[in-house]
Amino acid sequence: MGVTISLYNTASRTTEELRPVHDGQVGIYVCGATVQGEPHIGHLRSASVFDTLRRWLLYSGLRVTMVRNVTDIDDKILSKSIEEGREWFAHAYKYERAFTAAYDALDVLPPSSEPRATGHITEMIELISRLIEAGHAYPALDGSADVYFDAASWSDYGALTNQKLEDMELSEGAELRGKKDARDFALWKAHKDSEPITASWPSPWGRGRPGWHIECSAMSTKYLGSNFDIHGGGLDLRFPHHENELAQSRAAGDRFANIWMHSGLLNVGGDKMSKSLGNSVFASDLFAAFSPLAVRYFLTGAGYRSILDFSSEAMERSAASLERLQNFLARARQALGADAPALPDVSDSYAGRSVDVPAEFAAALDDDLGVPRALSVVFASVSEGAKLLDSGSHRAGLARIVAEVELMLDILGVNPSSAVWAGSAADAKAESALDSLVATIAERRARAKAEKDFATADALRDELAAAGVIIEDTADGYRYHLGEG
RNA sequence: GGUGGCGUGGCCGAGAGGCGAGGCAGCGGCCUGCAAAGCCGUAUACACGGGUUCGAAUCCCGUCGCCACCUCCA
Repeated sequence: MGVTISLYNTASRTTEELRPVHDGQVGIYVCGATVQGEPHIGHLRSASVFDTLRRWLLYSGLRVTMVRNVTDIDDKILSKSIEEGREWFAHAYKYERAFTAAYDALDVLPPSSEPRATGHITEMIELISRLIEAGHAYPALDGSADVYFDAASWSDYGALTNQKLEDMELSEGAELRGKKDARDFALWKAHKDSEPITASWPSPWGRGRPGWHIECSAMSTKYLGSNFDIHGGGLDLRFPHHENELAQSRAAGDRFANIWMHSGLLNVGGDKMSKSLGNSVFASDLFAAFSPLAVRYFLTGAGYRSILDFSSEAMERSAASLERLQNFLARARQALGADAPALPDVSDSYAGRSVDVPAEFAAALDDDLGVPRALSVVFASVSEGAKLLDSGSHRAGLARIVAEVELMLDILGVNPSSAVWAGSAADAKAESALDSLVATIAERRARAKAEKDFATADALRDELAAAGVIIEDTADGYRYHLGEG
């Protein structure tokens, strides 16, 4: 297969060619959410980035197994569930559903499997046992049921972030408790009396629950094998989470991930967004102000490794740019009528497509997912299409361009023509009702215009605008869209 | 102290030795009854100082500034 896709590997700090472990098939593990609270824009960015990667690999003819976990047990889930007054598992499930809803809203494809940490305690215990046997982990020195990874025993510790153990700055007042060294991290956490007994599981070391890092090592290798292609996540997971995953998995004898990909972080109005600063932009706020399509366009439009600065102005700017695409597609499909091409279908890996993507578009995505460059190809096609549209000729050429543009946009997860962005059945009813109301007024306006009664025509247009309906004249009639009410 | 990244026109944002990506905004024109949409045209851009080269935003050396990570985080 002649597919060459290069990706920036955080571990080697270079762009490497993707060489699948299994021919024609790619295994990807992406760190999903710790379901302790509402999804925010950062989670959405990570999800969109890896969804675009997945769609591109599918288009390229590869089979993709995408695993994205759900961390449904951890310190925060326990403490916040108490604050919010529900059982920890009900708390976790509530937010797991909120995440699923947000991913669905953005048309992020569901993962091939979505393992929960609590469903894989057995695998984690088994992995920890292997580490103890290999001499890279030890039960706590203070006699608790904690188990720690022995960082000093693994000479490659720090390989992912290129740091040396002795150069690492230790946080103030880090207590050792049962650890040999402050840099050792927990693989298994002993049950505490203050925590519900349901949040603990039996183990050879006593009742407890898994540490944060071990679950991803256990679940990724369970579903993808001991050596898999891509491990992804947000850049903030690079250290300690991914560093620790890599150390423990390698120490346990797994080759683990070949390429580590990290999506860039988001700033909010110039400041870094973080839990501690409390400036998170939540999915619910976003969707209240902007359409999911505009949100996704904003998130994918920038290079996946760049820092993306969120602000309402930035969102509006990107929405304006999206509008250009939407306008073209809407005009073109209207002009084409029954000759409009079928929509691209990712569920079939785009196998039934009638056109291919332009070579420059492919080259851009093949080169470390160069979405901004790929988008410039989309806009070039749109320009070309708009010219054909204006000239009114070359219907076949226009249809081909529409198919191409929609294919490209679908791969990027932002095809405005896709049915997923349309509303519910109730919305569809409201829409058809609005269609006929606007049609009635448009007819009166057309009559007024025919009689050169422009005052009346303009008044009707203003009336519609006041109701939030922007009407525009076209060569063969009119079209409308909803604007600022 | 250690590690990684960044500095491009009014704004956003690619590119990585030689035709000024693209988008948004602006300006001039075409189209339109007027608009809108669209089309055509429109820019002394690459933090600073040296160097290499026929040629540097791109490579090298230095300087300045900004940001992130070093056990909460997508």
